[in-house]
Amino acid sequence: MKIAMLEDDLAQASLVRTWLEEAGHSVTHYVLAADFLNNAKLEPFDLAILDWELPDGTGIETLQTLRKHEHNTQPILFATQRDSEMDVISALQAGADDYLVKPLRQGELLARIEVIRRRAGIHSPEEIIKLADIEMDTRNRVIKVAGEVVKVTQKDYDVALHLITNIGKVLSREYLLKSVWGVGAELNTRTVDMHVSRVRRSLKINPDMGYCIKTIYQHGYRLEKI
Amino acid sequence: MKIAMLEDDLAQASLVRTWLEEAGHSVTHYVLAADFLNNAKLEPFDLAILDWELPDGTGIETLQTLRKHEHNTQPILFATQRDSEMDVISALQAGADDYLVKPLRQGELLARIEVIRRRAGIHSPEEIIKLADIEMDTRNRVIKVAGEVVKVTQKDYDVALHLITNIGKVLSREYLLKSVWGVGAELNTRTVDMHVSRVRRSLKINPDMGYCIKTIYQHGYRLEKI
DNA sequence: CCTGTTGTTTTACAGCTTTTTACAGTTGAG
DNA sequence: CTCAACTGTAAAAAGCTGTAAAACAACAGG
Repeated sequence: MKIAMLEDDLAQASLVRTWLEEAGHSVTHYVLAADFLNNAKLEPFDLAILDWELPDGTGIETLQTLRKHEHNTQPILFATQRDSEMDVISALQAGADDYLVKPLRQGELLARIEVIRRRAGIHSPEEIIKLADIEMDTRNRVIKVAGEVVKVTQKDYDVALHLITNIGKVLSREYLLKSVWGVGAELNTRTVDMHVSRVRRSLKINPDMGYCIKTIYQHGYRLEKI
Repeated sequence: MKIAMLEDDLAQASLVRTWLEEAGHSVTHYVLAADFLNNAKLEPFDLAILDWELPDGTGIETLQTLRKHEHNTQPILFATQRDSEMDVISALQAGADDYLVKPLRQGELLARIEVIRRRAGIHSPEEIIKLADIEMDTRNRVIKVAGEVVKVTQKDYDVALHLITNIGKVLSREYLLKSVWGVGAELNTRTVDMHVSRVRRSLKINPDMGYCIKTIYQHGYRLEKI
């Protein structure tokens, strides 16, 4: 799972990173809330672990900012020293999915992350991803819709894959450019829109089949269940 | 929410039942795991709270039996005295969604139940906000007036939502700019007025329907009952 | 070299959404 | 009452998106 960690204690961060990476997760570590919020657009994560106290704000503020915009609903886990009931309640009410009091226990942390993954329906990379009547064979880079092989070009395939493996998450044009095209994001182009448009058409993604690719004005796209 | 509670300490059970019912949940209490498992089929629940030690088995065994059937994926919350890391891990791995150590704290319990509800997608009754003949479906971001869906843009929707969830409170232009538009509040613009104006018109908010958006000279707006 | 093929990007433009402008009308301190 | 500051809203302008079609690029065979 791609995990974003916002933590200003470097020793702590490095320890937790080791735990997570041993468990097969990939970790991006931020010290500043501002960095985290900015990068969230470029580098979507499956789960964020937030500390309470940060050099430039609190975890709760960060969470609220994140949730405020464009239905950002990724799972959030709080990990902090603060253990008063009021703190726990505020964090959970603000939208956190779990709350752990430091010192963290390795096994419990991993188990709770596993619970979040289970509930969020994030699957470990599979050979064949299915969504309604769409099947993506990731080994052969072939897509079938309703059993029929659909001819898609490489770029179209990559765009579709990113969307389909990030159901419910907003993917900014910037992010898509960077991860499909690979380079510095030149935002003055309509290329991404073009490919999303073709993916919609060739995979027949429309409200009738239970999913749709929503456009998030001024940001990007999100594949979501209706 | 319909909650099943499996707990052999009667005093504890009665206390927790009070808390939950105060919060608007309905509670069915079982002392025996066997009773719980039998009745689970007859009386579906949205969430089960399990104790570890039971007269006729353990909570984990109960959970495993329940989950054995593929379709039983209801959320489970463990509440027990046992606080060793191994116990937490076993319960979570067996399929529990959260694990609380007794003594329970009322607010935290309720907040964690709320989190489970949020994630399980069990609609809380407040998902749809009604005001006179206006209905705001916050899940789908759709507004109906007198039963008819009204087309509103994102920003208009956000402005309307802030007003409607703050009936009787003055919302300054600064506040609206910050919470709808997100950041640096540039007050030298008529944007907010513009959107409020459109909200008034498209939601047909006028004295005839019992509410109005009052302008607070030099400050902002307030949605109020007449 | 040409020349069609195929995949990709840019252009173009119609249709939305959002912001700014313009100006008539309103408010309230003095 | 007067006037400067403020507000409502229509209308213009600016900005963003969907998609068809044209342009471009890479490449295999003549």
